[in-house]
This record gives sequence, C-alpha cells and structure tokens, in this order.
Amino acid sequence: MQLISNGLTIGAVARAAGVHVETIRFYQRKGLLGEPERPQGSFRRYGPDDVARLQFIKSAQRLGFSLDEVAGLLQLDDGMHCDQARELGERKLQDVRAKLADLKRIESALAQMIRACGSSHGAMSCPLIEALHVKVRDA
Amino acid sequence: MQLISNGLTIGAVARAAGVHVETIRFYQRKGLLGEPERPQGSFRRYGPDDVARLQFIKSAQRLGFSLDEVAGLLQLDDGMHCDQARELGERKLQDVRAKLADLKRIESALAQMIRACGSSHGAMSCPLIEALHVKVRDA
DNA sequence: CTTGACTCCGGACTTTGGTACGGCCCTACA
DNA sequence: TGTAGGGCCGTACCAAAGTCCGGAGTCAAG
Repeated sequence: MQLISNGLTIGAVARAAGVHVETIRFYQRKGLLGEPERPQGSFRRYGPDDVARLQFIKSAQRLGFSLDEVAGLLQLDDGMHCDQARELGERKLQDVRAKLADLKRIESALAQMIRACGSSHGAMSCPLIEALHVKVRDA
Repeated sequence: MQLISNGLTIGAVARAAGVHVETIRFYQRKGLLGEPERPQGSFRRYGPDDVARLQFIKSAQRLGFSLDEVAGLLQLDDGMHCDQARELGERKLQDVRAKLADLKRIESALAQMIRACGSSHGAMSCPLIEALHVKVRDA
C-alpha cells in the first residue's frame, strides 16, 4: 500500500527519508512540514519534495541546528519576500561560517594529535585542549 | 569572594566560562570535569584549565557533539594510552570531516541563494532545498 | 561578630526532540 | 467481501542537557 494512486503514504515517505512515521507527524505539529491534502479519501499523500525536506532537516540537525533554527532555514525556501529571506540567509550564513571555522580548528587539532600519537609512542598528554584554547568564541 | 587564597571559586569559573554554576556541578556528576581539591576548608578551588575545559565543552557542543561524545574527545587529552587515543581520534576525525562536508554544502547553498536573491528581485522561491538535494547522505 | 554574598547538596522541574501505545478507521488485494 | 497491513489521532512516556530551589553551612569585609 505504499502508493495511493499518485503520491506516497506517510509510511513510504518515512522509509524513503529514513525517519519514523511519528517523527513526520511531530514535524507537522511543529510546522516544519506542511500537512498535505488528502485528495481522495482520508489518507494524506506526499511527494518527493517532502522526502527532500525531511532529509534536509536531518542534515541540518546533525550540524547542530535546532529544529527552530531549521524552521528558519526552511522559511527561506518557502514563499517569503526576497529581502527578508536574504537577511535571514545572511545571518544563517554567518552562523554556518563560524561553525565551519570552529570545526576546521577541531579537525586540525585532531589530525595533529593523531600525528603526534604516531611519532611518539607510549602514554602522553595529547594536545587537544591546548590546540583548542584559541578557538574559543561565543556561538 | 571570587578568589579564595589561590584558585577560583565555582562562581568565578562559571562567570569566566559563561556557564551556570549548576552546569559545572552537572558536568562534574557526568565526569566531564573533575572535582577539584578543597585545600583549606569546604569550598573547591578551580584553575584556568577548568575554564578552558568548560569552554571546550561548549564549543564542541555547538558543533553538534553530545556530552558523551565530548567526554570521548576529552579522554584523548587526559592520560589515555596512545594507541587507544589514536583510534578514538581517528574515528572522531572522520565524524568531523563528514560534518565539515555537510556544512560546506549548506554554506554554498546559502551563499548561492543569497546571490540569486540579489539578482532577481521580488517574491521568488529560493533554491535552498533544491541546492541541498545533492547533499543528502546519512550521518 | 554580624551580615551578605556565596558554596554545598539533593531533588524536583523544564525544554527539546522525539518514541511508544492503543483504539479506531481505511483501502488494496485475494 | 473480508481481512491484513497501514493510516489517523491523542496521550503518555523517554533521554539529554540543563535549570531551579531550599535549607544549611561558610567566607571575608566592615
């Protein structure tokens, strides 16, 4: 029953996006995902856009965006006025770039630590926090 | 009362690191931060290392690491055997690189959207999700 | 030697992001 | 046409990461 005439059922969407059905309904309650029409009967039918949107939400979450922030990102895509979208987008872009910078510092600290580990064997105090002293800034 | 002889009080550390006192005690319960000695009396005294550690925890969290994961990162720095640390570090490095890749895709999608916004004025459907269709991979 | 700011400790409460459950209702397929 | 496997809906529950609270003890400055 994956496919009611055209459009996916909630279960099929969930499988396609790798989330649980309940999660979809939870996102709908939160307004992150619209509730689609039910054209012939009582079951909602979803499209590939919904799958993409769910996958986007999950990706953004993995990067430390809260659902509220993800909602902000998604509004950019929904029918917003362009200058608002632009402003919001610019703010988000700054966030993203700050995260990138932090993450790069973590990456090089880790890589350095692993190199150090390879060269000098035995128990040692790895320079992780040391390397990260610099990186401290507010979110 | 910020400073009992040498060493900071919990409140001073909290202020320095930008966290609440309760958060420090919570981290201590979780083992993320050691409970320092109380050399003369009943109050604990902290050093600058503790501040750095707290700031590190907060930074890592902002990047989407859970407290358990942060604990793993911190163990690398504490007196661990080098090959264990190396293995854990390599796993973490892969995580970090995956996050970096995702974040870069988000960055370019956002930047592109802002450019598009700038060129064509008026209400429009910004290509955020469109641009992110590619980036979908599992965590 | 008092007073006010602070610490200690335990436990209860909150928010975020879901998960699980149970009862009823559809709908596609045999 | 009947039945199995979903869908629909509400409510309850869960873990993570704090946050708040209250009573008691403790500094240190005036």
